[in-house]
Amino acid sequence: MPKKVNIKTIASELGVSPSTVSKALKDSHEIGAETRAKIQAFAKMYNYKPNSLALSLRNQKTMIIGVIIPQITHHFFTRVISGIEYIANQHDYNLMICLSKDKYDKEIQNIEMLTNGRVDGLLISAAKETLEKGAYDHFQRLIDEEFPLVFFDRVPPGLKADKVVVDDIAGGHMAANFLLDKGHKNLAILSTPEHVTVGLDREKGFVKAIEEHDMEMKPEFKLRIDESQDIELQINKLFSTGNYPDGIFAVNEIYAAHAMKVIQRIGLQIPKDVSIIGFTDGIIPKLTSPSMTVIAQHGYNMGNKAAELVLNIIQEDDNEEEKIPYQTVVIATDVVEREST
Amino acid sequence: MPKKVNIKTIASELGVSPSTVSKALKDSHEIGAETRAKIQAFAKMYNYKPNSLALSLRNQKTMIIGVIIPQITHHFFTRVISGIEYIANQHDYNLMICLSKDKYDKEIQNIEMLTNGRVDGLLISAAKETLEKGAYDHFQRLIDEEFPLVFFDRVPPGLKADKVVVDDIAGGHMAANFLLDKGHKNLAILSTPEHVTVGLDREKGFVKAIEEHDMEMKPEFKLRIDESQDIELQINKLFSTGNYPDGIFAVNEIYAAHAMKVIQRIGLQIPKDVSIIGFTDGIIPKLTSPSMTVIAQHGYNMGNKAAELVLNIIQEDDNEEEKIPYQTVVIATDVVEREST
DNA sequence: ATGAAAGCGCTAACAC
DNA sequence: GTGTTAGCGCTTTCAT
Repeated sequence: MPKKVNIKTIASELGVSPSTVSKALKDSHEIGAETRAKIQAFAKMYNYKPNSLALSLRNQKTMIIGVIIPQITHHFFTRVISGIEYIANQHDYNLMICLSKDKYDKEIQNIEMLTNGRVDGLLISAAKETLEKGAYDHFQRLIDEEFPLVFFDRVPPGLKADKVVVDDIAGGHMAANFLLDKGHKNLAILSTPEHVTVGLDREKGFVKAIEEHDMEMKPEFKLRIDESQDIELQINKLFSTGNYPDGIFAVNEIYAAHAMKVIQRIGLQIPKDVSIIGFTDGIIPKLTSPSMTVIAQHGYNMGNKAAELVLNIIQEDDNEEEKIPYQTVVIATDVVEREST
Repeated sequence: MPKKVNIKTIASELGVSPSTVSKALKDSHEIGAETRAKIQAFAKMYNYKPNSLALSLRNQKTMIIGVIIPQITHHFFTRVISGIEYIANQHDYNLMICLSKDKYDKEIQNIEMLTNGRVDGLLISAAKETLEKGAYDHFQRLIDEEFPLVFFDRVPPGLKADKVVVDDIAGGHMAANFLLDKGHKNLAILSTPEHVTVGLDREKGFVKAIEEHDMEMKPEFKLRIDESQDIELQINKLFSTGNYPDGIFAVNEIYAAHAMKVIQRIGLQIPKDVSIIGFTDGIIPKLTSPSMTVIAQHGYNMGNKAAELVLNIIQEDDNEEEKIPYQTVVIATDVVEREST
């Protein structure tokens, strides 16, 4: 790269001192109009850009928010990121996004690297592996340090911290009620392995609603999908006997879409024979045929809230205001009815 | 936040000098074993982490690669990012991802903010608006500065720079040949507005292959989708007369999925009456029923290549090696056959 | 074996 | 109106 101009080079080129240049570039009235114009012209000509690293070091402020998510290929998280970005940009903040790939070690590594002065605050959605292990020391350390931190979506249970969550239990509850109200009596759920709390909560709410109707779900209709195996084969089991469910709730859009494929392959009609409802914020539900009824997650809102929260915390720190106690923001879900029910 | 420990505080706590601490923390043999141990123990106890900002400033190296993409909700770009991340991490690099939201101004803003010393190199996929305008001054400026820079996927035509592209023409060509080989004679294409070069190239290749077979495509079968309007309504036109296409190529997975919906709603069978082939790297093709045959884009590979390229350039700069002339890496596409053809 | 000093790029308090 | 200085946190010669 050719030499980059900085304040010092400008200063020596123009025979003034660095501080004069610095002030002139900020249009300070301390500097004479002439010198100011000269310096600004020179700076523009040589495409001078202040070094953000130096600025951040000086101001003890990076104007960057770190975000750690498990997977970027999950559409939900990209919605959240868009939501975070929107709020952050409004406050002149930028994002530094890191992927934990659902690995504990990678998550720790990301945290280390982001909290070494690179960012002013951190938004974290925990890695699957971390939640399985229940190992939250790395989080607790940040909390002890009072590092501005907000968890979202995949939140470690039991940690005293700021959080933004989807009301997964209410969402599952809503899904069951919706199907029951449609007159379905034989409900099934496609859920996730036990340690993934979001799936589990959706399952909890679903089961609770059924019980509230004094009904029950057949044990074999509660399917916890193992993603390391063929998903459609597992779903097939629901239809291995004549007595198959007439309403299925899938805790995400992938399972729901696979269920639709299985059902159609068997020759059954959606929603005539079986209704399907998913849980998601993605584009897939609009693209399936028939289009899919879902419990909407509103990831974008979640991103908004999480960003607002962390920015508040950062600002408190700046102004040495009194610390607001930890809060948990709950993002409401709602039903988006389409053709699959 | 409570006081953060830094080298200076450690030094004064332990009654040694900052430079001693610095060396001890790097296990330098200049420092006596005893002092070394003492300092390291203290650092660990107080969870000392070196400030990356200061390090970057000192070393003139941030170990960060900037990435500017138009949209994070496009699955293709998330695949590319995963690919970039993988290579970057192998070289101890991290990413700073920015979204241009397909806006020219936002893109400029992102570039400004990333090239102010925050990153060692930059990977850019151009915003739609930038390509429409054909305004590439902001790119040219970076090239003139010899800032380590690689364009990927949406590459500004005519710019002398390093690039990684999908062979869109070959992909379109492949799609047509595939359909023709299956015996289809009446082909249609769902394409994008003119300024989106990737769509246009796919269209070019598609048309060329048809011509090579001494056939031609009906003008009304070349549909350029306007995304501000209802997509399915536009696709419907293909089926407004009895003479509808028997093979459809969609330049992305969204159009393809919508086409499938339209066809099934009309009551036609896929692939019996109409075959569909998409162009994508996403998850959707596996979830549609029937599953979708596609030309695979290999976004992950593209990310790998782009990261490798920019890291090479950074390294050259470091070692003041001779500059390798600009290169263009082409990522091959291939057909993934599923049930829609 | 340890420390002092300079400097990465920038700014702000304080001279002059 | 302009310049000097010190310092953000760190490293690395070069003393001692």
